[in-house]
Amino acid sequence: MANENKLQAIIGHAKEYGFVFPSSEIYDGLGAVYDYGQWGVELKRNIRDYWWRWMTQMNEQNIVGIDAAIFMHPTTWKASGHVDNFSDPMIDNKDSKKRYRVDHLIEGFAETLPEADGKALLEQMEQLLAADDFAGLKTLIENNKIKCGVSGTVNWTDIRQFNLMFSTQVGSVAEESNEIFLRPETAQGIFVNFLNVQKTGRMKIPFGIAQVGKAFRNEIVARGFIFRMREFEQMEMQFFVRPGTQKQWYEYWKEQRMEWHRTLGIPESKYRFHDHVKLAHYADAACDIEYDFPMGFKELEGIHSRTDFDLTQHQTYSKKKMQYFDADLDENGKAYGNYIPYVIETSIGLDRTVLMILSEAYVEEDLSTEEKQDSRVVLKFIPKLAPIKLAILPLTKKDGLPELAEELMKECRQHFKCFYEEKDTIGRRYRRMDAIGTPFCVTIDHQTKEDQMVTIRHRDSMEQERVPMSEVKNIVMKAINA
RNA sequence: GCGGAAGUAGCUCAAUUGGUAGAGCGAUAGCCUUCCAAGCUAUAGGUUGCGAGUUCGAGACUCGUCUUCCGCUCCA
Repeated sequence: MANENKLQAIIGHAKEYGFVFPSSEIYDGLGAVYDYGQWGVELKRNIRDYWWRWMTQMNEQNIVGIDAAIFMHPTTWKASGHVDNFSDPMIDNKDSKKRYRVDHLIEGFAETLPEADGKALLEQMEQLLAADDFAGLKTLIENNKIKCGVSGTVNWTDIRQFNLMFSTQVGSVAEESNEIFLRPETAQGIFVNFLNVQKTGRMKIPFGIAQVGKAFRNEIVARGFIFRMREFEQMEMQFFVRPGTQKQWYEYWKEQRMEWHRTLGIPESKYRFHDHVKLAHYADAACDIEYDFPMGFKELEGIHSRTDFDLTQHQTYSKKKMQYFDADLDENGKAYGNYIPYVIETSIGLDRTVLMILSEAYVEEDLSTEEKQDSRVVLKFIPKLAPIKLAILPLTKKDGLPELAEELMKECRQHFKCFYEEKDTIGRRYRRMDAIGTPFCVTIDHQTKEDQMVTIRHRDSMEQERVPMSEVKNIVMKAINA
């Protein structure tokens, strides 16, 4: 299937079978916002839970989790750099339709001038930027006849500001309220709690703090289904290390995170690392793990060596010492003493991971034989991630078969998500379960009443086998934990 | 943001030059001791995205608007 069609097919399937709905659809929807339906939410929770257990329980490193609030003190975002770095005034050239950051446009022009003139221009620009004087900036551009590099014209729109962060007010009376932001990343909730966790948890470096939660970004153009949403969920882990060891830990986490991806059963060829050449202001090394989505290789997860930038910033703004006392001895037999830890960040988009799992699982199979045409759509989730683990299907809805099915339901639903269905032909029920990725179906027939044996049907192979009803729970549990 | 295309039942699509909005699948309720979709019966579901205009009459024509998709741009 052509890739662009595959994305369309996945979007259609996700909506049709209760995985992902457009937000507020009855009111024509809300751009770049989606809701998870009854099966989507199970899939998403399974991914989230697996990531959480892998980080905070299964990992050999010492990692604990937190759940910080979405609302944070406004100074957080000054310290992090989000206020200054993500609210740049922009201007569009009406002829070329090209958009520029105003400061980049003027700086670029200033470089073409004699040094003294360029310097004077930049000083004017700085003053106007500091005063948020957009009209003045536009006048400055026009007076200097700064042209668009593409169209060569000076036909500019008004200057507009694009804020990455959504804001809202805290306080019941508007005049007395304070503007606060919805967090654009979860990481800062970890950094501002660094001391709390380190002290109350008696954490020794190296250690990590994990968090899963919503973040919000006012993307100018948000497209690609649940790939780029304005409200999205991140799974982040900040790993605090001794300064000077960040490089080896960076490499360690690159490998560790790829190991996690391997356990999802996705071929390694569908992934690649993309090393950042141009580094963000806070990083001394950074890379992305990219996955081959239906629309091409795109960033799924970022691994960043964030240095001590964040903790130092918070120390500066909060005037609280973000120090750690390291009693371990160095090669000279001296304690490492006080320092601000360096940080390795792993940050993966949960919604993007859902899209990856859906993309990987979605298969249209042609089952035609010479006698008749046949096909099915099946979601080949690994059992661990499947929304429903087991469907229990009495062959007919009488003769005591539903009663036997209910017995099995009673036992199994204590351990995993089950689905009961007695309507329609058995084949139709199998196919419905294929479409939502249920790995196992168990059929109870008349023979079951005699010998307590049931038919278990495997989703991917469509093969069936007779097993004792008492074994069903264990078979499914084993597959989930594999 | 710009350009292009498209919006009809849950889904896929019909509806002669403007003349009573339909089908298949799906869904629901039944029938059939029914192990891999499309057996039988019945039922529900639509102000044709929304709003104006032209017309005796608009799903169709005109304008506006909203949404989605594709490309560009932007951001990360």
